[in-house]
Amino acid sequence: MNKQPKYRQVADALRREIDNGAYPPGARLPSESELSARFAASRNTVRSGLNLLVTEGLISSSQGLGYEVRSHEVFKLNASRFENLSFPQNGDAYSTDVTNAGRRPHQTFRVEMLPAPEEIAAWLKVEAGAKAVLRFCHRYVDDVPWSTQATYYPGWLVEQAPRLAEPGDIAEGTTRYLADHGISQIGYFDEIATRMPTPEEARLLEIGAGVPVLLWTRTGYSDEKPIRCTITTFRGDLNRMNYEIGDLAGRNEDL
Amino acid sequence: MNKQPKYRQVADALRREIDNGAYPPGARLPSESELSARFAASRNTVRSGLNLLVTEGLISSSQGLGYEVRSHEVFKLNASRFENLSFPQNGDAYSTDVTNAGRRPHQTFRVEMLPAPEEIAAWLKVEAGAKAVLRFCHRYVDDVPWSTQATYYPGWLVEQAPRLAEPGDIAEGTTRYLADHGISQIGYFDEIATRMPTPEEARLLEIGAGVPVLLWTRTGYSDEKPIRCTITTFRGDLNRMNYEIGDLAGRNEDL
DNA sequence: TTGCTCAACTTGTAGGGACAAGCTGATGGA
DNA sequence: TCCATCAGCTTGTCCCTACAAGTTGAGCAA
Repeated sequence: MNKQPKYRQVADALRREIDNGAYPPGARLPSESELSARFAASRNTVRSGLNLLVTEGLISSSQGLGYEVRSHEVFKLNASRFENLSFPQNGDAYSTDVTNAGRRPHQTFRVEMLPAPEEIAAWLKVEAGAKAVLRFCHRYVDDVPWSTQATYYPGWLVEQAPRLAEPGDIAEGTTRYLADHGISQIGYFDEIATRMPTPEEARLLEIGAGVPVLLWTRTGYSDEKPIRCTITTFRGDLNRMNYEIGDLAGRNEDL
Repeated sequence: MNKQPKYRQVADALRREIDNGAYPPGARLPSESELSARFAASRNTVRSGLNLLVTEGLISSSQGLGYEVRSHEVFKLNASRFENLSFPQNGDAYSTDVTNAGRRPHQTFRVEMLPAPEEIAAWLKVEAGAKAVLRFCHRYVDDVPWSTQATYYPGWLVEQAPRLAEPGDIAEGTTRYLADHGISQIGYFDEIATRMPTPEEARLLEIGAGVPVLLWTRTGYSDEKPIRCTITTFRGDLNRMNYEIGDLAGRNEDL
């Protein structure tokens, strides 16, 4: 007998077969009862093994349908160029980027005024609980949930740029709107983290077990101080972030 | 009766109690049999609920000990400054960074010559399977596994910088060594991705279920072409990446 | 053809039991 | 005092059963 527990043997065998292409992305695995017969194990044991692969993000299951091998088509976001500092574009950067990639963007939108949560306050360098404006949106690519984005603006900024606190989109793009009101961003500070989604996030992004989220926190600075903090929550399986540092001058056009 | 299945109710109740501090990081949860009594559910049902929290990365379990609330003390790595392009430092950037953070670095090391895997070849812009040098290391912080790092150098570079292919550390740091041999890096292209660890990665980094890895692929360019590609695999729960874009001039010293 | 129902599949949920294996503290004996 | 042993706790593995719930396609009726 092997030393590995039986449910791990099941998972390892299936993982190997997925890796070497016996079950390509999109393919359906044999049913639990078939696997149960093949491995001479109870249905529960097979389920434990399959569950391992689900939490590894390799397969997903749905009631009535069976287990399916996950496929990934990743979207690469060039964070260095995402918002051009020198020439703020018209429209928002996300729609532009997605359209340029030949895919269809769609977003829903919400504006709130609320006290700044502790973490946000730290980024914006204001008191925790100070007044802040939250502009929140859900973003889809080809109708697949892609990311949620929450941008916080410090309360003092609203006096200079009142439309921030008004509901509804800012057609020319907030970066451009701010620039037109004398508030230009001269730099960003980005932080990237990953973790498993909360149930709320899993619901919004329609991800099951085994898919982590990628958290992108971008704090924009004007000449003097932070003027906004954007937290974007991506599906980790569909998104990658790119940064260029130093003088690359288009050496990566093909990527 | 609630519409939520019982094992989810168990998970939700415990998650709430963890979130509001009833079980602080490091605390032990009641045993399965206690929870089983409290929720009037079988041990199997309680285990399903606990397993959800494990895959969310909220708690971890060990045989004989029970379930423990995970704690996170994150290490932030400033990728924009990690390797200074203008003034290559002595020694490797990792040891310097960790020591500066008041923590103790430790690493093991390995050098290999091998055909470049497909993905690496694409980054290095060489033929897939072309000769490449792999310098691989495991890194620890305060004896906790922190990351694994694989750096690939294209074969043609070894003629100019033969020590790359020799086993053993390069004391002055490879960036400095390359610079001293007329190969200076003028820029980087970074890609950041996340996913669940393979069983191999989970073993090396000593992470259990519910902790994603953060993959950092950095391709370094000399004047002409890519000269190295470094893939770093971090524990996602302990690491964050920072980037500075534009003119921030030390506005984030405190972070 | 079209549309409905239903049987036969799938996984999901919930319970039961049994024993293995890891950890800890109490209880000894040396 | 020190150390080995062991009882009694913990979770890990594996089996069984039963029924609920989602999906699909065959087949019948209009």
